[in-house]
Amino acid sequence: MVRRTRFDDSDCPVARSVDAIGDWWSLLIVRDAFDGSRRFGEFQRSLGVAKNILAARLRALVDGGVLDVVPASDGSAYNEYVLTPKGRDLFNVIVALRQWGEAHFFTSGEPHSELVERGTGRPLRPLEVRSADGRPIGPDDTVVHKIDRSLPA
Amino acid sequence: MVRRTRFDDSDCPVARSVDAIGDWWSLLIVRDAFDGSRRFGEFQRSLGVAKNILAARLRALVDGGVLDVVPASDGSAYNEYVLTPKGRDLFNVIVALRQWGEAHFFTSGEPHSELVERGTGRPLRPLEVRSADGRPIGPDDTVVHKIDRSLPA
DNA sequence: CCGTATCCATTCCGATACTG
DNA sequence: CAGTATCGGAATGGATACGG
Repeated sequence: MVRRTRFDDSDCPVARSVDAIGDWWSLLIVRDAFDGSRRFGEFQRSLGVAKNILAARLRALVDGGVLDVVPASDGSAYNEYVLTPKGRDLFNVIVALRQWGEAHFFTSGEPHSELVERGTGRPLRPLEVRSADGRPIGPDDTVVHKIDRSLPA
Repeated sequence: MVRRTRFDDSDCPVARSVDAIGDWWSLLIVRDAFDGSRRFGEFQRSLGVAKNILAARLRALVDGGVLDVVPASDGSAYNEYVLTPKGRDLFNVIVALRQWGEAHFFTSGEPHSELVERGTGRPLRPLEVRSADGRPIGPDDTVVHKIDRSLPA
């Protein structure tokens, strides 16, 4: 499982996140986990991925602390894969991707799976980036502060 | 540029987004674009990626409507790559990944590049998923409404 | 400085067969 | 149903050389 280029020592959190998730399959596995999938077969049917690939990705996600393996709740001899707190923290990422997809990859009125509030059935509000004091801000209102690696002193 | 498995016809917006972005390199290119990079060489130095790979990714992002190619602003014969409105809409995705990375991949006090508000220099507020009427909600408060593809009628 | 073309090693994916 | 083992093909990514 060696990957061509590692970002896990980058000083950019985006790069480390990207590195940790590993590949797109993994993110769709996480999506399914949020959606309630727990069993090997559930993921496999949902994704249509080869079993060896799925097994490898699940292992990687477990190693990465995104999923936990627990004994099956139905008494069978198998495992279930559940999100860790760290994995659950990917909620914002999934929602952001979902909203971007909804906005740009579906023609108006084209049906698609939708994430709604459980109680009311109503769709979610679009995510908003906000300043420390709560004002909505956009890309142009922000700057990346790079750290200085020249002399760690 | 054929990819093994396509998700661009999935009814899940997350899958389509994932498919559209293509790979992790692309997302880091977008990150750099938000950070002000516009020139081929800037991206290359920042990412340390091979030039052929970078060229292919840039082309894919342009084809996908995430970046636009414009003549260089300095009068040179080359191109600059700027985010389209669709590309700028990835801001939430980048911020979500950034915050996830900050929370889980840096030891307390470990320096890292940081996204701050331009005016105040203060860090951003963590993203919050909210219901239609504005209450903060979490993964357990949501359900995915799958669409029924059985009989398109 | 930009970008393309080529070459090659790696590996990733998909299918299949197999075990409990 | 859950997961492992293996195999072959495909294609990516990295290095480098080249041309505008």
